[in-house]
Amino acid sequence: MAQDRNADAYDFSAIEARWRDFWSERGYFQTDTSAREGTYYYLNMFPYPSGYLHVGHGRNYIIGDVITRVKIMRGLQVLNPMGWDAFGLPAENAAIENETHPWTFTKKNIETSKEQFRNWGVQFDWDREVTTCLPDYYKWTQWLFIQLYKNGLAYKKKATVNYCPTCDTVLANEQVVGGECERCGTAPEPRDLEQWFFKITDYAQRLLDDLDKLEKWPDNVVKMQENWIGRSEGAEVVFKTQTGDAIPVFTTRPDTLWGATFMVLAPEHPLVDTLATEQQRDAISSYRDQAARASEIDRLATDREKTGVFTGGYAINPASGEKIPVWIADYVLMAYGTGAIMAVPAHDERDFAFAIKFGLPIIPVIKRTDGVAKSLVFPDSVDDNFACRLDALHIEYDRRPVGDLGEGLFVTLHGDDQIDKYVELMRENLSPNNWNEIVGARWAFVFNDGVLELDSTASDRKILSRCKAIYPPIQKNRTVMEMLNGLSFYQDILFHAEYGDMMNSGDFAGTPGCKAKAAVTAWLEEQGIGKGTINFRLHDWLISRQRYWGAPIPMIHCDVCGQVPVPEDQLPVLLPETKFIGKMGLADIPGYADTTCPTCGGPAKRDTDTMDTFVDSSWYYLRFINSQSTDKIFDRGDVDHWLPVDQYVGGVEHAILHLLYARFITKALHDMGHLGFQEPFARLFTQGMVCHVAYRCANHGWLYPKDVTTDDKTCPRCGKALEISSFKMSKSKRNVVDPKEIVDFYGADTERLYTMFMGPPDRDIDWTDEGIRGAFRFLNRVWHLIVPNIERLANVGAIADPDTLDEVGVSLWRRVHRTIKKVSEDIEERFSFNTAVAAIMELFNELSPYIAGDTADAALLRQAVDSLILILSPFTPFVCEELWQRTGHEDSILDQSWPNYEAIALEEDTLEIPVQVNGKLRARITVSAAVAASANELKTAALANERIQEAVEGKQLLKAIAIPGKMVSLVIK
RNA sequence: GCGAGGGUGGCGGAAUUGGCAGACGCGCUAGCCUUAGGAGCUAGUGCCUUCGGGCGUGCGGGUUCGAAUCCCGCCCUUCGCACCA
Repeated sequence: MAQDRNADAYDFSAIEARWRDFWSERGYFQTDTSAREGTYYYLNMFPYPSGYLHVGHGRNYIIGDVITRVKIMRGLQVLNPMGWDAFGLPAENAAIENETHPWTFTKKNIETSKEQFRNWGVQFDWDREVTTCLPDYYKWTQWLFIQLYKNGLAYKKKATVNYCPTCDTVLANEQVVGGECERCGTAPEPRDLEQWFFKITDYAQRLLDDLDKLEKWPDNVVKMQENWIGRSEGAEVVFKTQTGDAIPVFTTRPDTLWGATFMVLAPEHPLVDTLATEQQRDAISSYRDQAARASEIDRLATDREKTGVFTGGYAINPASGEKIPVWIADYVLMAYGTGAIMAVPAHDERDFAFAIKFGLPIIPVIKRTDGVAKSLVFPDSVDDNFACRLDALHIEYDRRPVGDLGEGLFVTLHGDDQIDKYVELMRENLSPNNWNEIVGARWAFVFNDGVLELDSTASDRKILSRCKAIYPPIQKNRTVMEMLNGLSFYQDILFHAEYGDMMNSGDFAGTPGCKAKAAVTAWLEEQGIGKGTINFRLHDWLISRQRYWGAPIPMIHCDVCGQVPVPEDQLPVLLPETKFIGKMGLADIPGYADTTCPTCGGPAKRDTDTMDTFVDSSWYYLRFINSQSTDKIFDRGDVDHWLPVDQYVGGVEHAILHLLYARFITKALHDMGHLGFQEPFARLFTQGMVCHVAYRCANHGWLYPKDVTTDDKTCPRCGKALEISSFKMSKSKRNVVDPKEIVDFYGADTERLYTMFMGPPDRDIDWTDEGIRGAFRFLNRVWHLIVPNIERLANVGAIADPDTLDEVGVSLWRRVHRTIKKVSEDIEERFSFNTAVAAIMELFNELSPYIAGDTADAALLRQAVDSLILILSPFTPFVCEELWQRTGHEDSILDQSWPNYEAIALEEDTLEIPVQVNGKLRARITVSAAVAASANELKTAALANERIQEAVEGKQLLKAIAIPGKMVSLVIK
């Protein structure tokens, strides 16, 4: 270090070593949770101890440390705890690889991460540390399970679940992301297994409703949860098969019931076997096999062509009484609704596509709301004067060729009146042996002997056969709609999903769109064939896992007594010790399952599943309040005071899983009487990811940036040009920045400052090596500004008197107060750390020449320097403590109050007011505050300005607008 | 396809309520200092310019004295959901 040669150098490593343990030794971050006044609970999402944290992780914790330090200076009793989400597969897999115990691996990682926090200067109340894989924690995870079980919120059932063959365990719905296991990317396969579930669906409505209360959550997270819960309002309608079985369906459009011309069941629907006719059996079973094999990915591809098979069976449409065919198709999901749908092809895009493909009838039952209809007049179907007659009626049409048949008229009609006139005209003009159709707002087929409406499957058949007789090339078409769909002119008008007036629906015809849904629902209930229902996309939470490294499910299975929870005084059910030589679950460990029944004392078996790690993290924020408590999970009085968490911060990747589960568990505990609140996190902030440049060679894969040495970025091994892109830091892409390198090279303060200054914290951002040098230089400048001037600061009061200051002094004095205000608001209210740092830099930029000048006021100097150190200290605590001490203070900065600003200093006595002429900036005038406050005086001042007079001279002043304190705008001609 | 963000200099970004676009930083240019530093200091830096000024916040319209900001229509981009009946 330069220390020996230059005593004034910014020797960050010596400074950081001096203060590294100071704060924890003095206990500034230890919290008394029995406190009831002025408390503040700040929480970062606790990490999985993966081995080391990179600078991207640092963003999360540095934000927390900055806020915590400000709140401590505000005099609040602050709780900022940390723990480890320590169960889970990576530790187990690492243990297998090294033939060690997962805890050995986890423990080492925890120690490493703690050291990283220490080096960053990021402080926590370590006395409250929780580690989810330790018995004193998972005892309470098991206790929570038993409470849920006793309240009917945990149950076991056989279900088709997503099983990941790579991870050798089942996955929750939420853990299947885009049809892949969120951890390893393997496509899960469906398996029928007995599994434990938490009944989160009981809380679906409340989880949705209470989102409204979360005003201080980011909108996108609220939206994501809303979509995930997926509430839809509709009706359940019971269809009967010909054999008498009931098939309930869920629909959001009961008003379209009359248009249900077929049904579709999910391939795995239990009634398929009953419905299937002998000749369809082979086709059905091969389709079912194919559907079961198809990966989720294939099945979810939206633009995939519809597939399906007729069961051979029929059901009765309870509204129209028509016999309708029942099909199976994989676009109907067993997991949603009832696993069966009524298909209304005229008003649902998917059903329409399916009906067209398989030739099923399509009957419109809801009127278009725009009144638009189309009609294609075929060549020679009318005489040459027809177009003139259309003109006379002001009907819109285009003349275009129809295939190679000659020119046709492509007519577009608007409104019933015009349609009526057109139909009349067509009846009078249609040449013999022709027909003409009107589609859209009307479904009419004009023949030489009359008009047929497409209003039922019977009329569909009748119209089609007449058309075929007239025009044989359409022989292959199975329905009228299929025929019309062959003409591209009609394709955009054949189906619509709007709410419109009902038609072709018996007595309900004419019911207006706005009342249709309610009217039909009421009728269904009257008839006893259906009822209004609400359906949720959210499923119950599958929590069973078949691996070792998780909290054992504390249940016992007794042949005599059935399922029995482990008595609470026997918790925890400990994980058995074992050797890790391959993938295993508790079921594979000899002797683990053998136990006695707590009820009858007979031989019994323990449940061998462990819990999803999201159970561990669904309640940890409660445990921090009384983490040492051995006789209860937490103290209700303390928890009710400290929660909801005042500020929760973490990655947006947890927007659904963790945050939804935590909300559910909080509500469940509330309902059981353990908590006095229903939402765990009052205010949420999701920070963006830190990305870094990643280099990829087509031949040699990902390269470390340090190995890319050539200016033109070529592969060091083959010289090929590299692909350069930016990704979230990850080991596999070799673009991780190790905080140790930064701390060793520039110091932790520099890393902290740069991390906060990079950009808005909620956005993804690139880490750049140039950017960090700027932060380092700033700290150097601060150091070199203050240290040589320490003597000038000694023995001076720190309150400047503005009356004794010169012009530059007053300006600096104002700047100090303005900066304090901005930095406070930016940190505490706006979460805008980058602009807070920028404001501090601006203060520095004004302070710097003031110190250099020889007219500086000593008290102002002292006040400015003190303020600068104090407001900078949350960002760069090490160097600020050092400077604070060197400038003659004895206490720690954390003993100081966060500085207040004086309102009087924010009132400028002169203002610079911009003057616009015709919207263009033409001058800036300097006026007193009094003038600026008066619109009239401001106008006068503006017009008196030389440059403005030049601009206005000889012109007519039409308008003069003065906004006091802001600007003047003149309009001239 | 649906939903939510975002698009501003060479780069990251600022503009908090419709009121001076580009704060702050990086990079770059020129110079100074010398205990030759991972430093420090000074000046400049949106584009064009005939040096008057003109243009400029993805594109095209609109409202307004005044628009990065509000409205309408597009384009691009990131993220989430996605055959959800």
